[in-house]
Amino acid sequence: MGSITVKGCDDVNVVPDPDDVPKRRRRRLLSVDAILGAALALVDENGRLTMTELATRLGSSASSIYHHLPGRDAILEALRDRLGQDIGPIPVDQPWDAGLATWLRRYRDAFAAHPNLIPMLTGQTITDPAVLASYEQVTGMLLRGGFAEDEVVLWLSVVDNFTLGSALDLAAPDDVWLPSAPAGGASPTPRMDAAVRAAPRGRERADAAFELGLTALVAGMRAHLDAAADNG
Amino acid sequence: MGSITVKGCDDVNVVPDPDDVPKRRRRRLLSVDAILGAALALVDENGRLTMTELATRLGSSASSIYHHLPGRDAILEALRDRLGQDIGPIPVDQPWDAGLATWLRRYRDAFAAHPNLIPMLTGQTITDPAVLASYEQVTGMLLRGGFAEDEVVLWLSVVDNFTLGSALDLAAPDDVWLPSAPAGGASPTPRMDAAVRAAPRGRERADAAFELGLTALVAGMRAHLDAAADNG
DNA sequence: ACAGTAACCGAACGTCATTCGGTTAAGAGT
DNA sequence: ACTCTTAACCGAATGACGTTCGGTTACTGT
Repeated sequence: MGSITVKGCDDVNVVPDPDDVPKRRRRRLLSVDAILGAALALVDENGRLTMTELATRLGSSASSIYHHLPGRDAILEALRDRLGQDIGPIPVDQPWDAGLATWLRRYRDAFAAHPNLIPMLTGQTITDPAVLASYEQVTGMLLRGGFAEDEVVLWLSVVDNFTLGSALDLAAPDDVWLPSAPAGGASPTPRMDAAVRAAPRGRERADAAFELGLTALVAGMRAHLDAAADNG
Repeated sequence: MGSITVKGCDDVNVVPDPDDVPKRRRRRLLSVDAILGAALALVDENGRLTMTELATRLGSSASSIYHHLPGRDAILEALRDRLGQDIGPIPVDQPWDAGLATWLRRYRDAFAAHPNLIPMLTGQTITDPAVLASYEQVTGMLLRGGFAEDEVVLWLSVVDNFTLGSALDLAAPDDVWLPSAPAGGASPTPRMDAAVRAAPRGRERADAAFELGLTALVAGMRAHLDAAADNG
């Protein structure tokens, strides 16, 4: 480690050291934890995060926040890492397919708890040690399952992309998947309209799709493994 | 159709009607097409889009743009739809699995041509008629392939999410998947470090992961189909 | 008691999208 | 050919935003 640096701020993820808190000088209203909590609440409620609103909710001035965190980006980074911590450790005593499925479900559940946050984090990668540790665990799990070492990262990318895409699905409006009202004339998409009407909607649709895709993906990985075993 | 309205602007996607263009009054520098072209070029180069820079590139004033498009969001919407049009029609004379794979590859290729644009479009849905038409085609393809009507939308969501996630992977920095320099002591993620070193990097990694995931997903869908056929 | 300084604030700054009032000139009607 | 309408354009202003700066408060260690 040590190769990944959080720009401009190295102590965003403070361990809650009990000796540390009372040491500080004049802790009246603000703290990193209070700021992050308020920021997350604000994102959950409004779907956006402005420093002014954040300060108002905290009962302080916007400029005061900068004495605890170096800026808005740092807040989002910290929230991203905090989200990653919610995933928790993965179960090590399962076969790779069951373990992977459990991990991905927890992964998505963590995102699903804060849908509005997801679009704000795209393009950023998780650097939190706890999250990296779970990546390490999954890597070991896949290796034990028989996946080739030079393919493990690719499979990690695959499930990562699928899960992130599925998480984004939670935040997106349902537009395309909502049944379109036939406006007098015949709809140009009759088969899709019928299919949409037959399927669940909203959160239910997103959840069902994730489960279906997860099962299919794992099944496909198993098939890939079997094919490699036959050839090698 | 008709249920989907582009907020505040109904004529972003003008059909290039030859009678329409010379009708207009005083077309000196700006046109919707010129604006969108410049905007896309700006996003490709800088990874961001500001009205001021856009105006500078067009040799006009920022306020002039508002006489052709109602705002920045409309520009992004139009770019999103334009991206969708690049996917093109899907091949109808193939079995569902091959056709689906072709469609998804084109889908991702369209995104891959403009990686910087992708994070700007998350959370928005494509409303372009040409894109909706291709959804209709894929729906028919899956139905012909034997998928249940009430599951087709779920599978569409699955492949959509996977492809969007894979596209986002193109824009994201490689941080996590880059080999971390062992900083003196032992790395906390030795197996992952080794796996990362054995795998391709950057664009190559993203491409390989997409292909691997696409194959696995289609294989999983095939397995799902077979299982349903055995049970029913 | 006093010095040092963490925590805080109000006021400013620069950047951004957007709006408004006014100007120019192409083209329609006569 | 003349005028009248109005699309196309512009500069300036507005408001929201993130961030910076200089100064003030009050806790803490001595």
